[in-house]
Amino acid sequence: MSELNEPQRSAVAFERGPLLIFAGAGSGKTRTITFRIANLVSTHRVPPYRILAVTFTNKAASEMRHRLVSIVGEDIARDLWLGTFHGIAAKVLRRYAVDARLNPNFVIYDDSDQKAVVTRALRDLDLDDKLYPPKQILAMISALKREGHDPAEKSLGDDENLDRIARAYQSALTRSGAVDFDDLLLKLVQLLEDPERPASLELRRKFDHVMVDEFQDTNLVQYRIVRALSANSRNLCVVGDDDQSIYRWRGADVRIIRGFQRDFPEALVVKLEQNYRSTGNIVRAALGVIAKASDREPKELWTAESAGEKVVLRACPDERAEAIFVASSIQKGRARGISSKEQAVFYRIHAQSRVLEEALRGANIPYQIVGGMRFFDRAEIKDMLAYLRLVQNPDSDTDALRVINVPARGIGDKTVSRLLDVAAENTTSVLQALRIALHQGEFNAGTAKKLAAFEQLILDLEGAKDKLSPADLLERIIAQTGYKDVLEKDDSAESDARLENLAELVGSLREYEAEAPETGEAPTLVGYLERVSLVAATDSMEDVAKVSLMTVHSAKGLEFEQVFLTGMEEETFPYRGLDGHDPEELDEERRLAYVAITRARKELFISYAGSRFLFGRTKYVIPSRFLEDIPPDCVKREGDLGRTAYVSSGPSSTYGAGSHSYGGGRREFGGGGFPSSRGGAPNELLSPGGRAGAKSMTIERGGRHIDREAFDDLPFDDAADAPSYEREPVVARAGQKVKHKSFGIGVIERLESGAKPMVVARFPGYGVKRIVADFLEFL
DNA sequence: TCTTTGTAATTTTTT
DNA sequence: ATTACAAAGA
Repeated sequence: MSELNEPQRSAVAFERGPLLIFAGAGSGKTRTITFRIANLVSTHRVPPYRILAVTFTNKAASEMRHRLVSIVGEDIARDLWLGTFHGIAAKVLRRYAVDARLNPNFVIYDDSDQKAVVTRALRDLDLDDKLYPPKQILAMISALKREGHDPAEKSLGDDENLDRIARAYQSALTRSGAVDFDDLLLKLVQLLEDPERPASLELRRKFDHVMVDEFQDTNLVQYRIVRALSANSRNLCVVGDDDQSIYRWRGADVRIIRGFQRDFPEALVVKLEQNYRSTGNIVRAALGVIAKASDREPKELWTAESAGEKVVLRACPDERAEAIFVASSIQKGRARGISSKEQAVFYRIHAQSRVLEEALRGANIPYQIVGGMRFFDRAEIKDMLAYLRLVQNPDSDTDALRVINVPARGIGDKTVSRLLDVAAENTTSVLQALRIALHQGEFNAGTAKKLAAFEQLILDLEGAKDKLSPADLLERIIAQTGYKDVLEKDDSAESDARLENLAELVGSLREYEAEAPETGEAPTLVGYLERVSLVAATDSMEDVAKVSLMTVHSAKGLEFEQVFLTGMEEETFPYRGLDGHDPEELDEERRLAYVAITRARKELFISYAGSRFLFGRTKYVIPSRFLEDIPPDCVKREGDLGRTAYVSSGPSSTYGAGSHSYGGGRREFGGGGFPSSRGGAPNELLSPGGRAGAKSMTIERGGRHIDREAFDDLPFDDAADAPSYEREPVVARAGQKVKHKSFGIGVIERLESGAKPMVVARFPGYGVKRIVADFLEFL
C-alpha cells in the first residue's frame, strides 16, 4: 500500500460493491488493478478462480499475470480467470457448449472466412454481390449482433433480401460448427440471460469479483455479459478513461462508462489523475488537444515531473522527407543511448507505413511492424490452419473448400460446384457431401479417384490427431498433403519464404506447447486454434531491440521513451474517408490523437507534410487542426513545408526565389541560402496569431520527385534538412491577396487539401471562388 | 484444370 | 499502388 498514492489506495482497498475508476493516461492503472487483485486474494482470501479480470488484449492479460506471479505467486496467478472478452467467451462456450447451443468443436471464423460464407450465401440465393457487397452485409450483421440481437430474429432493414442473406449466413455458420467474433459474445450473453439453461445459473454464481479494464471501449453485449456475471455479487470493478475511447466504429460505446454511475448509484468513483509516465511538456500538449473534446467526464490530469524536452513539431515537404526525418532522428536517439525497444513510430493508417519502412531499411535500422499484414494472414499459413481446423471440425466448410484443391490435386471449380449442390440437397457439410457423392457414383472414375484420395487424406489426419501433439500433427500435414513437395520443387525465392513461414508456424505451435502449462492448461489443438484466432496486433509484438511501427490504435495501452507521431495533417489525422466527418467521429479522432501523444514518456516528435503520396496519388495537405491546440510554449518548431516557408516572413509573402534544382540533397542552396529552422516564419505557419482559421501551405509548381535510387542514397545524417525536390514554390496564407485572370484581385479565405492545392478566395463582385492555385498569381 | 494476362475496384482504425 | 477478379489460352 505504501507504493500507492491516495486514490490508488482507496481503489485497491475497496472490497465489496461496484467500483468505477477513471484512470487518466499513465496514472498507474494496471498497477492499481493488479494490486487490487492481489489484495483480494491475500487479504480477503478470495479464491483466485472466483476472480475474473478482463483486459483489452492478450498481451495486457499476460503482463498482468506476470506481475501477479511476482506478488502472489505462481499457483494463485495461474488460477485467475484473466483474458480478453473474446478469449474468456471462447473458453466458457467451449466448456458449456451444449447449453450454449454450440458444437463443442466449434471453430472461429475471421473476416475472410466470414466473407467466404456470405459470398456462398449470395450464390445460393442467386443474388448479386454488387448489389449486396459482402463487406457491407457483414458490417450490418455485426452491428446487429453487437447490440445483442440475433440476426435470425431481428430484421436488418427494409430489403427482405438482407434478412435472407443474414439468415443464410447464420445457418451456414451453424451447420459448419463455426462462430464469428461477434457470436462469441452474443452466444455467451444469450446463455447467461436464459435461466432455462442450467449453465446459466452456474455461471452467474461463478465469480465473486469481476473487473474490466479499458472499460471505455466496451460494447453493449460486453456490458451485458459483465453485468450478468456480477449480478449475484455486485462486485463489479470497471476501469477506464472516456478520453481514450477510440473504438466507436467497432461498437464500443463511451456512454456505457459515462452512464455507469446511473446504473450503479451506490458505486464508489475513484479518479486517478496523477500522470507518472510523461514529462510536463508532453502532458500539457496532450491536455491541450483533449481539452477541446466535447462531453468529457471532468478530470484534471497532472504530473509532478519536470517539463523535460519540448515536443518537436516538424514540418516536412512530403512524406519521404518526413520518413527520412524520422529515420535520422531515430539514429540520433540511439546514439544518445535510447534503446530501440523504447522507440516507436505511429501513424493513423497502415498505408502510411511503407515509406517509413523504406527509410528505416535505407538507414539500416531494425524495426518491427505491429499489426497490418499479419503472419497469420499469409496464404500458406491460412492453408495450414484450414487443414488443422478441418481436422478438428470436419463440418467447417470454409476450411474444406479452401484446401480441397490446395496443393493442386485436380479438383477444379466444376467438381467443387457439384459438391456444393450435393451438400445443399442433403443439407450436409461439404466433406459429408463428398462421401455421399462418391457413394452414389456421382462422378466419373478419374474425378472420383481424386476425391477419394482427398477423403482418405483427411481421414488419415483425423486419425493422427489424437496420437500426435499439435506441432507434430502440423508437420504431418505439411508433408502428407504434398504442400512441402510443391514448394520444394519450385525453387523461387517466394517458395523459400513460404517454407520458412511454415517452419515458423511449426515453431509457433511448439512454443504454444511449451507455454500452455503456464495458464494451467494442457496444450491442445483447440487451444492453439483459439489462440491464433484471437490474437491482437500487439500480442505478437516481439520483445527485441527493434523500433516498433504501428497504428495509433495498436499503440493503445503501450508506452515508449521516444515517440514519433507522423502524418499530422488534415485528412490524414483526423482521417477523412470518402465522406466527411460527423462531429462525433471528429471527437474520436481527437481522442485518438490524445492517446498517441500520451504514449510518450520523455520525447515526442510530431511531424506533418505539405504533400503526401498515398493510394497512388499525391495530395496537398494542410497541418492538422489538432496541432493548433497544443500550447505553443511546450513545442519546438522545426523544418518547413518547402523552401519558401523560410523565405517568406510576413502574412503576405510572395513567390519563392525562383527555380532551383537540387540533385543529391547535400548541395548548397542557391539564392543565398535560407535562414535556419529557428527563423520566425515557420512559427507563423501554424499559429497565425489570431487570424481565425488561418493555415498556410506550400504550393509547388512543376515539382518533380527525384528517382528512387537517389532517395535511397541520401545521406542520413543531415538529409532530413535537405529538400529532395526541384521546385518553384509559393507560400499562400489566409488574408493574402491573389490575382485571377477574370476575377481580378481577391483575398484568400482558406486553403484546401486535394490533388492540387486549392485556394478559396473572395473576389469583390464575383463572390467566393474555389480555384486551383496554379491559376492564381500571389501578390 | 491450370496458368497467364488484362482489367477493374479499392483503399481506417481490429477482437 | 496494390490487389482482386475475370477471361482467355495451354
